Amino acid sequence: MQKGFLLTGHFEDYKGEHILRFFGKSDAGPFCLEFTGQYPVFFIASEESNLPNLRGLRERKKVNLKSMAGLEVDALYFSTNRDLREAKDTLADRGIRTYESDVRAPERFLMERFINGSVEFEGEFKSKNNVQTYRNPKIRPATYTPKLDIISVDIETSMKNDLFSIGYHQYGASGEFKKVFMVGDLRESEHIEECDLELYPTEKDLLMAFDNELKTLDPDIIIGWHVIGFDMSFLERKYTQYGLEFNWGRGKSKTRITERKGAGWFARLEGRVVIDGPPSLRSNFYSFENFKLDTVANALLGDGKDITDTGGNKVEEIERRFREDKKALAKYNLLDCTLVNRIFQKTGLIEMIVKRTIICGLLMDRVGVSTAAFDHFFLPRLHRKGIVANNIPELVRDAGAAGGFVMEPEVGVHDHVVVLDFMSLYPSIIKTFKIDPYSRIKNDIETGATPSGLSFSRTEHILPDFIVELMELRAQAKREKDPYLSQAIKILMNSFYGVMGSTGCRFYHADLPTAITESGQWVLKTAITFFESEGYKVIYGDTDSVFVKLKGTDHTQPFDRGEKLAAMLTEYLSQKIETMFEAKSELVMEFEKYYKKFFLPASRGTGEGAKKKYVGLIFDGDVEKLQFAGMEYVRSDSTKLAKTFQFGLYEKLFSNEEMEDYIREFVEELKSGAFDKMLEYSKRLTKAPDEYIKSIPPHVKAALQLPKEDQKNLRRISYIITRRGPVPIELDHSDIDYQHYIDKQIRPLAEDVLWLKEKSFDDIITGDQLKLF
DNA sequence: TAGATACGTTGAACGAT
DNA sequence: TCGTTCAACGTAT
Repeated sequence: MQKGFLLTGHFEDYKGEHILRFFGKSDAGPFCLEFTGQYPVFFIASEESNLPNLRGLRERKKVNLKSMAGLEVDALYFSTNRDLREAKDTLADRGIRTYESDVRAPERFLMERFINGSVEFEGEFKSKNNVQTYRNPKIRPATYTPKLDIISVDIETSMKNDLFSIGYHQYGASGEFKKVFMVGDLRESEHIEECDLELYPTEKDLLMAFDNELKTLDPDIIIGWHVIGFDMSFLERKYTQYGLEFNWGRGKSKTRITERKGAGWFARLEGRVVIDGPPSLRSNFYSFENFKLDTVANALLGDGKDITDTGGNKVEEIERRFREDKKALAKYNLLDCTLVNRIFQKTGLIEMIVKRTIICGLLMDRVGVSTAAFDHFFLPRLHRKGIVANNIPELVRDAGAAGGFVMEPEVGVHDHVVVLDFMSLYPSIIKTFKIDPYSRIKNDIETGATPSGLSFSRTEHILPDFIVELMELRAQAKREKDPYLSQAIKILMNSFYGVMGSTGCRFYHADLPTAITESGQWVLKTAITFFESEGYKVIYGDTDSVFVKLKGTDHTQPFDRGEKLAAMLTEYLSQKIETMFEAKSELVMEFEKYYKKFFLPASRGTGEGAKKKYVGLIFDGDVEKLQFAGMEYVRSDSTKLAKTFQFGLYEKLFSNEEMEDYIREFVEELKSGAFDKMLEYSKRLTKAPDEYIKSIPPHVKAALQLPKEDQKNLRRISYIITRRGPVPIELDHSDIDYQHYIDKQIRPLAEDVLWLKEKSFDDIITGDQLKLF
């Protein structure tokens, strides 16, 4: 049998026939698996007898299945997807409920066969456009990691609507290739050092040449920077303008680009996956100051572009190079392609996404859709227990479930604090109390209670066993030093709680998230009570962590003590859960870190302790380092001024150095203009500036001053507070409002610690003014 | 083409004076 | 003018 990895899945209603099609890559090259006779299906209650005439209904079949609520159901099979959709709507209009009528056919095909990307297949094939196409092959899950070809694509354009060039840099299984296609006079055909520059007399010639090249290179993955929303969208318009068919896929379908408000850009093509840098980095939990290519390249590679100037100058320089120095433009074009490649290689994004497919079962373009990932493993297992699921509910939401418990912090400076936390708290709770949609409906069998009194079956369940499997696999991945696999498993496990608490999940029921979080609250409170009964002071805790103050001579061996405390709690909890709930505890507390010095600030509003904010002097046995949580220092919307000031302030505090002079001098320097380069605020715009109706915050005021065309698609704004108010960084802002920065970016941070010394900010600053007179 | 809740801070907006 | 409420954003877990 041939092993391979699936890249994309599709369906087609062709001449009244439903065809499933999967494109993938094997050691023998690209392949396509076509399946006919896989009729789209959903379920309705068996008691529904008077059905209207449904076009394309092939069969109503008695099946030995029930709904979640216990109703017997029949399966309805349709000739085509279109027939199914029409029937679903007709029935909905008549108030007849359907089950699983929103499960996509290609995904159903894969999940019911337990296929997670990797497959083995066997059958006759024909070669179509270099793709080995199988008709109804035998197929089954396998273990296989694909060797992929990845092409990074970038275009350069004029300020208007002219295409200057398309550059690409491909790497991977078939080798490395790069080239720039540029519009230009054939007579000036040139050669630049590292790559070929090819000139074409017209945009149309260029497009045709690139299209041809793409099909020869035949990459599996297309990557870039805003590659769908910008490059591909632009090229799609150009293809259309010149009457060329825009199809970058391996099949016969046109490539489709769509923008979904709030969700971003999507490209649908057969046999190739498009992965855009910024959204993929985001969904894999990378965070940067912003997602400009230059910023990310600098942060990850310590390396940037050769035209860095933002705004108008950049475009002008590109136009200049196009006119005067095509070699230089080609070099710039190619550098962008290469940078994107290096970012993808450095972060292992592609490997990561492949591993996520292998773990969650969704194909590469969908790995981030957690609700779909839940369906992929849960639905087929539920079917094998004789139950079909509901559709995703339209929009019903009762009061939301409570979340984690956050302890009232003990305000002030503390010495010798260890942080202990639960390893994967929510997955462990699911395992311990057997919480999942199936155990909830079966809670009359071997009933077990959670700490807050909700009932679940202790023997009839699906998710807990899957978590056991995943945890073992993760331990193995760690042993075998496979960080991407380990990370992929962690992401999936951590998504379960959120998914079950989301109305976008077909298995949503308020009891599920409630059982999990209320158990979590009980667990954390039990831990706090335990440490206090042992004579330890717990100064803070949040959801799954406790901050415990060491006592006596503990601090001479803080790490041993931390480990010991964690082990004691794990053991205590195990016994407690056994006696109180007759369950085997899966909860494990771990020693996380040790702070030599630790500070919990008061809330600036109420003066009570401020939750989710702290500063500590962490010590790992080797080096000491300041660590901030929740404070200005870690906030992307505070100025560099505030961050610098705050860092210095806590250095002083923890080393017991005098800080009045520091504060006074900092303010003086600010007023002198020495910090003028650190006064920039930066904030996200969640909608277009003119769409803010209920209130116009400062960052929006700034944004509104920009030219209309610059306001469009503005996602983030940088601004300075002047005596005229907020002003965008791009506009003149020389009349800086220093008093604003003293009052809003220095004073509150200073006051966070000054009360400890019974000093006031005003006294310190006024003292300074007295000196002046 | 939708994983969750808890929380702090700022400044605009609003209503009462 | 003053006190209160609330939109907006970013963060912790």
